[in-house]
Amino acid sequence: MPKTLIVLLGPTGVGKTDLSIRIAQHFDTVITSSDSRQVYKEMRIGTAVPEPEQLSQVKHHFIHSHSIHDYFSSFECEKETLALLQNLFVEKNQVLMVGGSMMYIDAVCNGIDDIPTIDPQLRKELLEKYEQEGIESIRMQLKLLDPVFYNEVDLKNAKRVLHAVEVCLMAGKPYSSLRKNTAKKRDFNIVKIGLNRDREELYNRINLRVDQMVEEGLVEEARGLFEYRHLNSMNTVGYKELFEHFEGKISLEKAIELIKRNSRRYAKRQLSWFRRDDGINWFHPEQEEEILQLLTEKCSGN
RNA sequence: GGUACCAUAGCUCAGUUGGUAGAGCAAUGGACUGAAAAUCCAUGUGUCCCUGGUUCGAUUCCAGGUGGUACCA
Repeated sequence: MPKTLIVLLGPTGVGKTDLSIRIAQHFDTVITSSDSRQVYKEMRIGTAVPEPEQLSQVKHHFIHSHSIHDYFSSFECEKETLALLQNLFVEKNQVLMVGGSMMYIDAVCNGIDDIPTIDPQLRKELLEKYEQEGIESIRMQLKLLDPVFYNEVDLKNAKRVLHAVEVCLMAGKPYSSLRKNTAKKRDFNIVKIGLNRDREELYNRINLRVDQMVEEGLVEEARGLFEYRHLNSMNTVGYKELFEHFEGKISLEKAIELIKRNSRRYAKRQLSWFRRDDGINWFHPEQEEEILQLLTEKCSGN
């Protein structure tokens, strides 16, 4: 029996969680998450983690497994998920990965290039230089360190330019020389199921879900995390807008409106990324039978 | 029922002294390789309410109609 990683993906709010429980139960297996925010245990309401009941029905990995104070990136996701899968595949023939974080999914399925982890101090210093001297100064530095990447990178995207410089300084060689751009081989099969709905329907669900989050106490949860607002992990839709409100910059109503809008835009970006991947089998979340049928076929090795 | 005002993009509105129109917000498309729920780029989508009149030409002026708002009954 071949080992298969079933990947359930789709935009935020489309209905992945509910279906994931039933798929996992159908294959008598566990779930590993590829969600860049549900890993953090300090956030619950705004990240829409599965309900306690759902968590008790199926074993979940990488849900509330880390702290917002930890460094966690797509590399950690790849490394830790692969280690986990190695153990799980001893017993299980199928494992279900659920989540919408595009780069995390990609890291697990295809791997990412080996580059050094950036020293926080270096990152801080570069950021200060950027703030004091502007983007042009960072661009010139990149041009010297890595002219190849300088010609490829989106020079208007400061984050990308900064990161490239960081990597060059950290590695002692050009970032472009570390970029292999090849997918790593995995010793298990991968079947991707993409969930999608009519755009209007998706947006209505997103808007409604935000209202429900507020009713459940999102504002209070965010207030409790306000002091950590400068952490990268807190640069998260549903929290950053409320932080603005706590700082007196916008009204609560405006913050909620922005949470809805930013969630919609996030969903759009996810779809834009997923569209490029022609290995995804797309379904409406209600096509449960069809999904299970396809998975059964694929998992039996045909 | 009468009078006044209004009717332009998904929404709120601007504008054209008559030459078929533009802002904000919303939206749409795209990029993406260790911060990714991050970050960045691009894009105006329109029976200018309807019918007729004047005019070379009407979204603009005139008349009627329809719908809305306010006030008066």
